[in-house]
Amino acid sequence: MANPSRSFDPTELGAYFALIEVSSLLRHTVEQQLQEAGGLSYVQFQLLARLGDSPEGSNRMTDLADGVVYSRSGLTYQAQSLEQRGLVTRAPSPDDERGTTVTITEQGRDTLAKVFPGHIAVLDELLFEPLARGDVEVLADVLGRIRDHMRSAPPRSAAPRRRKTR
Amino acid sequence: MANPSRSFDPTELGAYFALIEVSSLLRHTVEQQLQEAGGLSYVQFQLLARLGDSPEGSNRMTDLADGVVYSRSGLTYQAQSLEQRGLVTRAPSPDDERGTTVTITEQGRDTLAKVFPGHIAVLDELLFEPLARGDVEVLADVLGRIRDHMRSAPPRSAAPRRRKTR
DNA sequence: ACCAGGTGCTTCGAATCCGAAGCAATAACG
DNA sequence: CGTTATTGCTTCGGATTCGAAGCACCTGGT
Repeated sequence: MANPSRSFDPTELGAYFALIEVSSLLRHTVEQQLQEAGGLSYVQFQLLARLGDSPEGSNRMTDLADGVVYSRSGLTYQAQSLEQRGLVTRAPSPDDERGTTVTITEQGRDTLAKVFPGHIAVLDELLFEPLARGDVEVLADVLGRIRDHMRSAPPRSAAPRRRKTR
Repeated sequence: MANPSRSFDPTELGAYFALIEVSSLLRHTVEQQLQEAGGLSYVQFQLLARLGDSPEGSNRMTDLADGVVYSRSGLTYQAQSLEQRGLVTRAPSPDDERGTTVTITEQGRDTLAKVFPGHIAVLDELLFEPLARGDVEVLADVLGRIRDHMRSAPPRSAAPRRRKTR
């Protein structure tokens, strides 16, 4: 448990604020690019990208939701939207009847390919432009460690997981 | 202009993905904490925090919106909500009749004080726990540079700013 | 002083988002 | 096997979000 009376020094505050600001600004710009390049929201792009990267081109709903940090109901909404546009297909999982397997289509891959160059360009200009090679490495290392820590840490509410008291 | 045929190496991808993931996960957890500690959304907290930090305890709508990277209409919505709860007041700016000046109230400061310790605790556990002192410094430096770069870069669409053609 | 254009904010409508509740399939346990 | 959680997903309702359009004020050029 963290020290309750702890406070932050300017460096810590700076790191925190910069993190939030950078991700917000980046997300905002990326969203615009994706929208005009292929009519995709950021989440939709993330979903397609994940599917495109996976060896099978498919994933379960839950894994997708966890992967992009999204609510399940939100994912259902987006998956329906993508399905209607023909970018993915959905089918019950073979091994588990309740699971839904989402698979990227050829058209989905095309869309991905269409928006990708612009996506990279935005990242390059906005994120990497002011960084030296070493900065990128450090960033990947430190942020990677934070991510691993967050992913492994119990979601807080899961810690006590109080047994049904009644 | 960035090289259009450029691609990313694993380190760059890692830095990018980790950035997005970390900010998403962090935001999610913080949101929960703020919600149960004081019924605040993350944006609302950011707004109060900004007002609380400003010397006057007040700000123009536009500056607030830009500060937290939010749409103007969205800010109007949130400002109304905060006003109804008595956490801020709104009044036309003295020097410019069209401007609206938002000011934090005593009650707003109280709410801020109420949620702050928990907020810090979350950051401490989730963000800073796995980092050495040097990591924090590097993070603040690198992310800070990125932020400055993003803030100074023209919003892309503002570049041509095509004159009303008709 | 006028007026054309710019700026600051709000309103409006439609899209998106989440949590709670519901439903169906699976697992766990005797 | 039967009964009781648990898990995976969707549906539902309500809150939040944004961009476009609208309104009022302000500014620069004449």
